[in-house]
Amino acid sequence: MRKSEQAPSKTQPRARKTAARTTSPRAGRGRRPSRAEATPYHHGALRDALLEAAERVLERDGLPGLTLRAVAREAGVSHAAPTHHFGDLTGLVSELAAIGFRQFNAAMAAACGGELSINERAMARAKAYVAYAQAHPGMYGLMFRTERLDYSRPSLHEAAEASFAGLAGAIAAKRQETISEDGLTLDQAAAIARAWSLVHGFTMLLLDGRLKDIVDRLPGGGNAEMLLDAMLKMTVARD
Amino acid sequence: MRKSEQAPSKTQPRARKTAARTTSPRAGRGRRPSRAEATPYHHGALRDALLEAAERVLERDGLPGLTLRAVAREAGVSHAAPTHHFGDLTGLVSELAAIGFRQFNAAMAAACGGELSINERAMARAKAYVAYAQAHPGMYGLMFRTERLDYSRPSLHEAAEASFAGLAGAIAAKRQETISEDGLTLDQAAAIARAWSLVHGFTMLLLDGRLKDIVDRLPGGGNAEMLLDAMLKMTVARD
DNA sequence: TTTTTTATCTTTACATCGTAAAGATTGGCG
DNA sequence: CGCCAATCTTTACGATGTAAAGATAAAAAA
Repeated sequence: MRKSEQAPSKTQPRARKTAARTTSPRAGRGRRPSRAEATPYHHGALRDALLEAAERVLERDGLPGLTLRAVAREAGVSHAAPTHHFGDLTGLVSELAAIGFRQFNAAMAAACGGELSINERAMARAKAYVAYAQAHPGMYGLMFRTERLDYSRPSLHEAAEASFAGLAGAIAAKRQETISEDGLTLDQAAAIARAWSLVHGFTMLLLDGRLKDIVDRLPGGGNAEMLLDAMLKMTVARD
Repeated sequence: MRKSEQAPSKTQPRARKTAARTTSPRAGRGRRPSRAEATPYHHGALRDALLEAAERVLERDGLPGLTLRAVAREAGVSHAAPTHHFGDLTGLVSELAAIGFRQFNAAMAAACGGELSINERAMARAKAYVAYAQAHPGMYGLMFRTERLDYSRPSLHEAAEASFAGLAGAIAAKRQETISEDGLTLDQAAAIARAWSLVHGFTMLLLDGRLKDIVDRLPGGGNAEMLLDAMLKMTVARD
């Protein structure tokens, strides 16, 4: 093992590896280390552990820090272990993005759950959208700014589809219409595209820090929430 | 030189390197190859050539293909040549993004140049925004979805600032207001954020193919331009 | 229970990338 | 002419993704 491949500063050094194995792989065979602290060769639930590790790495180190090897280090396994469960980086990233979409959908569903008027519901949904992205910028970036997503994976496809369906349904409810299966009105389509573009664009610009100039010049030292609220009121309250 | 470092399939193989230099760097010293086809050791305008090569690579291979070494290959120089001119990848990418912002600003300025009404001007500007991104998806992605941009570089800072100023000015003109130096109305800020979010969000979703479902379900097989037009008319024409 | 198979994880290896450092070349200035 | 500084190349190193082969343990089969 190269020195450079060791974990940078793990608090819990791995007590694996049948005691100082040299180039001969059979040294010390059969000596099972006392079962208590030993990390078993077979993890048991490595797939989920890798996904959780990946989310930690992502939110800690950002998108460029989310590498296969970093995730493996975080999970305490060899750098090639993720390959078996996800194939390649695209696979891992896509599965993590699917989890993100499910969290995201749940957050929005929870936000517009109470007894709210139609307009309040739309506002709440939009605010939940931005709030999720602010709370999980890494995840949102993974979901919406990564070229390395494979939407042919069923889990990701379904989760992203559900997200879109939720949006379209919310718009339809607000317009007090029903969405036909086989087509959209130009007006419906434009309304959906407008709502999504507005909220997604605001979120992206906000996460990229590009609204900072605007927020800083707000009267009375406003914040992004104020800006979002004003922007939404401009739009939501009247169609 | 490692074999793996050679250009994959250049149509114009480099006739450099004083004829079959071996490990001894002084072989054939002084023999200057006939001045016609020889690539001079000193390029003369390598900085600009690298930027042009980078734009070609970006639009051909996308953001993940835009590497220092790929740019150097495209320009026909050694892989470390860009370092001297740009420091690192961030430097190259930031300078290229600055060029992108200038192109982008020029495209929008040209689009709203004729004698147009105020609303027509806003529409034209928005459409030029999206059209630039569609014509140069790589460049737009570089400008708006790269973490690796250094806005402390004067060229990039100025170009991006000009872009924002153009947007804010257009909004102010449309609202028939003037923008004060030291602050914005909440309403002004919201109008600027709204316009930018709407167009930027639409562009991002469009480039990511996320509007495909909507466009495909448009009546009469519409396209993205129709959708954009309808969306803008919903918004621009009445405030 | 014992043996075999299979899934899981590790090790090794390699091409690529960014970047640093040292060497080579050339234009310019004294 | 000789030196210097700018420019470009070569070499080198650590990191990454991924393939391939080996090791281990769980599961299945006998």
